[in-house]
Amino acid sequence: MTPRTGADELTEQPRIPLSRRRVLRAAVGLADRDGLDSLTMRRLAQELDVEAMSLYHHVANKEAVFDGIVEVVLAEIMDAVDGVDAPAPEDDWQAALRARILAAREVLLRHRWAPQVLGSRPDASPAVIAYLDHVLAVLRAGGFSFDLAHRALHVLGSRALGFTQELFQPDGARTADAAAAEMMEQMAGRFPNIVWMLSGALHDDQDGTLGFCDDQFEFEFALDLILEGLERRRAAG
Amino acid sequence: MTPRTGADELTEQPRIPLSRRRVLRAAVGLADRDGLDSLTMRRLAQELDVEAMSLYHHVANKEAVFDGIVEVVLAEIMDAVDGVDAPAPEDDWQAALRARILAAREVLLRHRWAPQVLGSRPDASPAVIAYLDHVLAVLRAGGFSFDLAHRALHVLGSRALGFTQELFQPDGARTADAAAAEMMEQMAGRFPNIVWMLSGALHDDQDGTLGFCDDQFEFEFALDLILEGLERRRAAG
DNA sequence: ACCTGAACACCGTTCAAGT
DNA sequence: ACCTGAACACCGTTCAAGT
Repeated sequence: MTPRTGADELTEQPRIPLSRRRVLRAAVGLADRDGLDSLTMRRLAQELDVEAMSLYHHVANKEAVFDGIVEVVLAEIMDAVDGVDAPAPEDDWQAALRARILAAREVLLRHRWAPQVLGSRPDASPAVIAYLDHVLAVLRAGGFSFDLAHRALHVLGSRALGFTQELFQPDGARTADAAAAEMMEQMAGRFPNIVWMLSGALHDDQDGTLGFCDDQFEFEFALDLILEGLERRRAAG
Repeated sequence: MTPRTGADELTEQPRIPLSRRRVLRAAVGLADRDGLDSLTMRRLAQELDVEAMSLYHHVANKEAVFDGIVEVVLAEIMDAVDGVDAPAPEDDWQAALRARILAAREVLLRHRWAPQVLGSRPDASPAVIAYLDHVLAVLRAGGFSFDLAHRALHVLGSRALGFTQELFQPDGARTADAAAAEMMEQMAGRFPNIVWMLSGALHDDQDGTLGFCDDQFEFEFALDLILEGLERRRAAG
């Protein structure tokens, strides 16, 4: 993409010096493109046209790289959330929070590895704290007590950032269709209730796409259910 | 614990032969005791008094070990759930499901690494499918349509098995107290809403233990909120 | 059939040396 | 100050060889 030979070569331009910022941006790019397992110190260095050991002048170790890329993603989320178009929290905290969470979700969908890395951090990063502070501001403006606001954060859990932990993650290769069909075949006798549920989905299917597990739909359904439950408890005082 | 020298030695007793079962039980034990990062093929072999390469006669590779220990934990959960004391699903699906999920949670609390491994499996294991089938049976008996039952599984997500993805996991070493105190100090100005929330918790604190983030309490609060929301949608038809 | 030793291709990281 | 090469202590895994 960016050929290193050409007219510029004549000027004997020195390489852009490495920096923490460059290292982290390359790490995010590598994880986006090739997945988290491909993010090794050696491959990261290769990405930057440098030896692996040079990285250690800008990040303490690999854990610091993970901390760093979480920071980068959270910064993107904060940007997205700041620019969101939604009612003022004082007027409609549910709509305000809903819009913010869905904006955060859009960012995370661009960095599929982020949930896993986030979950593996033992300590709360300042960036996460800052985001939670932002969420709390909405709840507070909406009239939550500190108790209920605290519990709301726990109820939302990772959903506050726009993702949820599913019990398994059907990947792109095997679609929900294939998984469903396979189950129907193999497990008809063993898992009668799964079959019941899937047969319902097949029956409802209008356009032949087996619109099963529309992640966005499921996410919003769950989010709305939770926001509604929180509002009921808020209103009950 | 089981000394290999002694009277028995004279009988020249042959070692218990390796088996998939023994390998997986040792893997669970190792992960329980030393954490998931300590679960390497070489250390696992050491645990079994065997060379690392011998393991490959009983498991295909390390991924298969992860799949296997998930199976083991799910089997424990199925046992716990089967023995649960709760109303019949036909009479009170909420109480029936609540009791089962809390039983599953107790098992997971003995295997702290399980959520992480579960989340990393790309395909649904038969054991997870079997558990979900069990959950669906309860919902079905409770009068759910297949649509709503399907959505209920998504809303519950990992909570169906008794765990939730938090945005960070304060470890045992640094207690919630310490983390809270630290925040109050360092971040008073930057995160006003966090401070607001924490000051509330401090104020409410009666017995001086700063009863903040009681995981069990938070879990049940969230679970009840969700079950209630699902019941409302079920009743609405 | 079941286990092993040596080897291979990778890791993250340290350290002394280069410019 | 910043980068590097060689080295160390680990990984998962293969393969030919042992019993």
